[in-house]
Amino acid sequence: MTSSLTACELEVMQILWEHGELKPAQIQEKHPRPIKNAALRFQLKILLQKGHISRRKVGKAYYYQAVTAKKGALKKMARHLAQVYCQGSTVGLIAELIKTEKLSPQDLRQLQRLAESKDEA
Amino acid sequence: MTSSLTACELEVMQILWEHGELKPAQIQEKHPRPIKNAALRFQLKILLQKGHISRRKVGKAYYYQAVTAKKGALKKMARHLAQVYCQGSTVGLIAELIKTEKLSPQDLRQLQRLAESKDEA
DNA sequence: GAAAAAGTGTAGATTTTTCTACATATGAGC
DNA sequence: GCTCATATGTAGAAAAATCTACACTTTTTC
Repeated sequence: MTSSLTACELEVMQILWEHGELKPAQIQEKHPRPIKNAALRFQLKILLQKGHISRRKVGKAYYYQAVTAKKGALKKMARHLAQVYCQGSTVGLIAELIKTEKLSPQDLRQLQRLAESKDEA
Repeated sequence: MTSSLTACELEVMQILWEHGELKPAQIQEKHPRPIKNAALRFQLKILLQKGHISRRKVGKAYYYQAVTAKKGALKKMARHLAQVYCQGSTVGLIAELIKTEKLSPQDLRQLQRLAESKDEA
């Protein structure tokens, strides 16, 4: 199913994406807000159930790591955004962002080159 | 506060963004899933409280319309996405989308021109 | 091998979100 | 001014998400 991530779950996923394989106490330390060990472990349990992470036993502790890739999650979110705000058009979404976000000339040139090189491929 | 939108609230906002000013029964009809009148009205109540919509009385009914602009909401969501997936870099987010999304040559050229014209401005 | 340290499991409690049911109000038409 | 269809208001239930507290297990260390 790998259903979508809630805000709290995302906090945990971000840590795992950045740091790889960790045990609960380590995730707890890096957590953006103070969270009790058991509360964090509840999030891990849910993420396991949803299939977003996996764990393996090392010594007496379980180590957790992301299964759902960061890029995949981004892609999914972007699709959702396009659905809601641009009638499902991805290119519409990208265009809208280019139009409305503050971008430096360097940024714009970078994007130009990127589109160019991908067009040629 | 204008705090962020839940999935259910977003369903309602989408309808109001598309159709302008409507009364509950009309929103109910256009709702993507079957929803009871009172349940829908509860969503409207929350959206009012959060300041995302306003209402005015016409005859005996209230008509609701979006206060929070669609583009503003998109911007906010995009910022959030950039925060989570690209260390807060908007241009990083756009680049990632161009790289990973399937885009036709026409799409790519359109984006190129867009970046170009914005660069010149 | 007993005690301390570090870890796990899990049963409720709380909070937030969402829905249901029903009582009450209002405007149109006769 | 009644009546009926259409609205609204609201109390409380249900469901989902999150947290707390505490008991139990496994290493490690002395």
